[in-house]
Amino acid sequence: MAKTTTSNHAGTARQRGVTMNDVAKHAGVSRTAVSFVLSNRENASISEETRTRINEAVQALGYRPNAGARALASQRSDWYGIVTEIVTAPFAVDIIKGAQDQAWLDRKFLLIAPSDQADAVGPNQGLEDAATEKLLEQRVEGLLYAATFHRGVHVPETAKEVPTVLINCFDADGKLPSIVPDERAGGRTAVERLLRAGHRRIGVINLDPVIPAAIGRLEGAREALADAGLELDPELVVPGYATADGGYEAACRILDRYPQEDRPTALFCLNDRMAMGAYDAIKERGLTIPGDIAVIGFDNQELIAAYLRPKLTTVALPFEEMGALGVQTLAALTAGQPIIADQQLVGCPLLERSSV
Amino acid sequence: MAKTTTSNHAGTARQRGVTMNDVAKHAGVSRTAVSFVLSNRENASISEETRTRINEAVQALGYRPNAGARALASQRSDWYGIVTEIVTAPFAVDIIKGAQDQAWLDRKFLLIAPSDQADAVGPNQGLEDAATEKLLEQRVEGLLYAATFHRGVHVPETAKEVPTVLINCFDADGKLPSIVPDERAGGRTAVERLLRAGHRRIGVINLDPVIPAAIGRLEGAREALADAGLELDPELVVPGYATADGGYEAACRILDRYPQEDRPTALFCLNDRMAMGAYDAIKERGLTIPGDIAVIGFDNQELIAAYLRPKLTTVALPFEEMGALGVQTLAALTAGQPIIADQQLVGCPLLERSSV
DNA sequence: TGCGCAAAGTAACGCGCGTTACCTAACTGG
DNA sequence: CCAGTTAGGTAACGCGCGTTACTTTGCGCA
Repeated sequence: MAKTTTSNHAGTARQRGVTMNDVAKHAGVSRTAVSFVLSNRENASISEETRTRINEAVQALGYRPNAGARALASQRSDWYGIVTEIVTAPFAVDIIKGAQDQAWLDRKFLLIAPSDQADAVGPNQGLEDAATEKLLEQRVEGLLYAATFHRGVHVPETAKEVPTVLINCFDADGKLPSIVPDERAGGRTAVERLLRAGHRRIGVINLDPVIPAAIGRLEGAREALADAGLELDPELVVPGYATADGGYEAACRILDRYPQEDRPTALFCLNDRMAMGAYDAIKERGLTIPGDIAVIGFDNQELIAAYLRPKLTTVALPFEEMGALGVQTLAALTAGQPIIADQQLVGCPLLERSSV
Repeated sequence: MAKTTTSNHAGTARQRGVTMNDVAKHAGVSRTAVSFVLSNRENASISEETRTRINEAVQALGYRPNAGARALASQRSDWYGIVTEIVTAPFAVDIIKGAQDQAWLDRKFLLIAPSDQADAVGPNQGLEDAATEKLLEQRVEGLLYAATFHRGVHVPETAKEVPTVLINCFDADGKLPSIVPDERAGGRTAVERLLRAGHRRIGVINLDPVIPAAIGRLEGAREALADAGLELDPELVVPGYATADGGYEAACRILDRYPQEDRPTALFCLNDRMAMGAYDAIKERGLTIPGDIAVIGFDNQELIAAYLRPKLTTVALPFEEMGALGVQTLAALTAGQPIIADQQLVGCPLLERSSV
């Protein structure tokens, strides 16, 4: 009897790599045959019998394909790369989750590379470039760039050698496709919710007014008010640092400025952290939420929104959807399909909880 | 003149893959020579002149090594795999950050694969197994398993084909090395901090008493009290759901149970979310933090601890360090070094803010 | 002059696999 | 009985690179 196992090392089997050749010998066929059945080739003529014999050999030997070798031969790595500062500033991890889930569905692997807190402009992109370079060395079929907050970015030149999609950010100079939240519609949603609850005098706690999030959300708020025949009173829009303390101070200012009858009955906080501070300001004054003052946030940061008391009604940033859509767009691009749109907007759904 | 660029496609250069051969021809040397200078081989005899000529060719052609081919030839992938549910439940992303940073330093690449919310026991490990399998197909040199909260887990059998380290969890059956937080020392730290501030009557808001976190932290608290000649009054230990609401209710119970003079002057909340609820209970009763009641948390969930008002003093879970240490341990294992310890404890540092 | 030896470099094999030719035997139809 | 077809396979090349063994050239020195 011929030895059926062909482990090249004398000792323990499977010490190092069972190859397709081993499987072939074990099954008494050629390596080509094995390759055919493993890749489920359509017009390959392999009898049902040998097919099962091969499969049994695979089982028996515990064969596991070598993805690297396969990629080399087939010229398809089945990898996408995503470079992101999210690892270092985990505000928007859900982008990665969405992207990874979608990639898994498409039988792609997502290679995650860290980009250091990229100040979008400065020449401090060294690490980001290195990450991109590393990803390209792995022969990724496409690249994703994801930011923790909606803004313009510059992507390294080298990235353009391969299809590229931006998530939660947009290309400040070139013409790369991007996926961003529909801030304007989100702002409208928030204010419409307050209007629906009967509020007419609405205070707004604003972010840094130059960032896309602030611009869009405020614009949406204005539209919603206009639809109701109202105007946004500039006096009621107070800026604050994007923190709980910032929200607290801004809320104090707005609450203390008016006599009770003129006081806004609702606060639209442009992010949840500020809403957290606003809660304190409100409670401190003996007012109740939402009885005396309704509060609506933005971002849906679970850790905050779901744990504030009362739980915060807020408009969610669709991170997961953006991640998934990014991968889908990338798939379309790598397949040679034309770009769907230069910039795809993703809706920001309202999350009803108990603060309105 | 011979054409110097050897792009195999007529049109645009660098369309698909500049190979080492192209570089070699461009520089007028053999591919072997190129390989030698690129890998900085020690005892290779390449004249300084040809060396620079080769480097120039690399630049000129924009050559980028093919990591896959290199891995195939050298039998070293330079990859570690990490399978984790953190992507889906991003509580402990910092583990990934720590691991990735360390991997980057070691010139390794971290392949992140999602594991679905693994109920540690149940047979619902389908996806986790699939993830492991995928990683092994990529020929990772080692595996990491990371959990969102400290607990026992079962890792798939196949994982044992390659060095494996557990992070923030431990092997429930086998003997895999693991990295976990030193909960006991952390609990001690927290209570010692309260004692140092003069508190003698300390309430504890407990987690589910069977999980490692609760057991360890409580044990540490007991030790700290014992050192001060005190005992942990079982009446002062109230359990709660691990949420803000749970913390609120538990705090209410503990605060309302005693007349003012018997009331605890400090609360040790076993996690920050519960501390968040406790804040509300305290403020609601017109008490101040830390004036009337000091609060100390555990976990250091940035979004909560850093944004509560007053900011929460808490004991940090050393996620980043655990991630880094995991990679270091893995490096040691793959290098054939013996395991340092079956289970490595990582200290939980105190983060002083303003609630004590 | 001739020998030895270091310097400088190259040919060629193999890593594990996809893929394209090609080959053989059995079966069909006329 | 023979050409043509099809089922069932196989040999062999190439993917891009690491690596070993081997070759060639120059040069010091007896």
